[in-house]
Amino acid sequence: MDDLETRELRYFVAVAERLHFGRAASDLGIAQPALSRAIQQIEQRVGVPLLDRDRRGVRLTAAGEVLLREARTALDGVSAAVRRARRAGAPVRKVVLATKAGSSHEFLQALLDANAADKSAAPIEVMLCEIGEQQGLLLDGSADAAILHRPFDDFAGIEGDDLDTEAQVAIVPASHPLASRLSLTMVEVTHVPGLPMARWPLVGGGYADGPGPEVHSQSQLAQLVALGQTLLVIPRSSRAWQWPEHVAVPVLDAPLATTVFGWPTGRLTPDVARLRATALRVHESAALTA
Amino acid sequence: MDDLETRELRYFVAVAERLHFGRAASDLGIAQPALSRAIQQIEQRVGVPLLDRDRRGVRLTAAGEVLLREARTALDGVSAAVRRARRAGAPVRKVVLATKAGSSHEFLQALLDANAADKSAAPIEVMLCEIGEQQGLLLDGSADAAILHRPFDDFAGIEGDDLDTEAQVAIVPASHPLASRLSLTMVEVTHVPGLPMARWPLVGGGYADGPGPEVHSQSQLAQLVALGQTLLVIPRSSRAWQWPEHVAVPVLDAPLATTVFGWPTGRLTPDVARLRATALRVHESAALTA
DNA sequence: CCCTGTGATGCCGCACGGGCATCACAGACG
DNA sequence: CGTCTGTGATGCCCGTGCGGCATCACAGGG
Repeated sequence: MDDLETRELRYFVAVAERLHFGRAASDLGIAQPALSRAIQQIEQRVGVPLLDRDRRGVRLTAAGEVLLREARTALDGVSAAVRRARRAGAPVRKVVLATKAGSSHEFLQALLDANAADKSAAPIEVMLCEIGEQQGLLLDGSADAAILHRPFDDFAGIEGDDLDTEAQVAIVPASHPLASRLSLTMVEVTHVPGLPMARWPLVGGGYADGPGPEVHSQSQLAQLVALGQTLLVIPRSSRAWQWPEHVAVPVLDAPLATTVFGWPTGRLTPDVARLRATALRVHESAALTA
Repeated sequence: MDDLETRELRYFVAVAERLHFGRAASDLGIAQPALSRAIQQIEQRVGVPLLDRDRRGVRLTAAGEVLLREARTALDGVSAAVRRARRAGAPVRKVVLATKAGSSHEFLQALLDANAADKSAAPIEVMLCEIGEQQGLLLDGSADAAILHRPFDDFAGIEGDDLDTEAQVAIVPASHPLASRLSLTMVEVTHVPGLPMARWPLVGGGYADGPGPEVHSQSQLAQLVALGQTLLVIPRSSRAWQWPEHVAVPVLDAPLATTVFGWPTGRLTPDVARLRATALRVHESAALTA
């Protein structure tokens, strides 16, 4: 079927995001008339109108909404294809492992050690990520594998093995009354007057509704807790980054958190498969020790 | 990052599949020199060699192998984007539901009736598929939703709800001694002298190794069973298409088969969501009746 | 040694992507 | 009510780059 060129997809996305031909054109580095014509050609090729231009404004049609979303992911797919090929052809063999800074620290340490001991395995390059970044990095070909956490991360387009399952703790400011408790429940934690739970970016970039502060980095989060502004519930093993001003209190009825070794669906390359085996082995031996 | 154009991806895939510039060029409808140069430009843009041309043959490099696989899926993504946009802009509102011909017949009937009764729901267009086709149709934007079956279908890139779970039966030729049995076990079924289980296409288009005949359509399969050439194990509800020459025998220890209402990951459009709700409702009421 | 089959190069034309100038039209404003 | 401003569409032209044709370079095979 007559596809669109990636150039055309980029043009459409630019216009659809800005709803303004002139600004889109200048951002794209071309002149506005060229862009106007390009969009007309796209609409003709697709066969349905994508934009409503009544004077003083451009709006997306239903088809345009769909194409905007689809085009973004299609473009990501193309970028991912090129990036993966580039990486596959790179002279140095390595596996890029995306991990959340501070999470599953002991496991990561053991995994790195075990991988280093395996002389025939590819060296690991650890990529420290902020909250919610990992999925994108896997999908766009920047990373080969990741240490993820259920139910926190988005696993769409990712497959993997469940490793450890662990209880969760609430991280509360040391100055708060809750800090002296030996254990908590979800109900207690989610309805603390003056101490709303922080919200992090959803899939798609927005934030859920709610009273808590919007954060996107772990350091932000750590500081907000230390300042007595928020509290959060995280897996026990993620405590590595806690400050002196933080106190961790077990939350008895919180859903169990699972550490997952994941890779992009259908992209279990030999090197990643080897690392996966190492991860499973490390997890096994850790379970035996415990 | 400087992506490749879809035209370039198509060119590369053509060459990589045929490992022959001349034939690829003529299949693409362009002349060979143009293709040679296009590939050179692609290699330069990607930055790594993709093809080994020693005289008397073209071979893929490791990076080329990766790009071939990735480019195929990226191109599918672009086609899917356009197809979905086109469908979203179509004047008639409808949901394309991909089902395996003959499977889950009663449920499908009930679902269609329930949807027809829901005046504000989009009409359903049923798309009858052969074995293993549904995943592709969902992913490439040709279908909006599907009735799938675990553990038969490939669910990569698809999310959905489990509906019914049911036992499986062996379909054996009426003339075969096994046909007189009241029940069977997997061990008995998988090692029948002269009656190997049929094999259907795997995810990549090939077939698993084994003695059984290779089939890709249900009618083939039905006929082969009737001819006494093969036997198969399928969910009980898929019996609708059985012939007089078939006999269904319960397989006691076969894994349970699950009927799934699925849609492409992240593409739960309002109309599909509505149909999903209907499917869940139909399943509920069927469970109550049973 | 020539012929055949292969991909690479040289050269050239033309279509199309893109730039500039301008138009057409709707609000905002004095 | 006229003018100005901001918007996308059109007219027109140009240059680049895609692709065609002819040819080369090279390896096997008879």
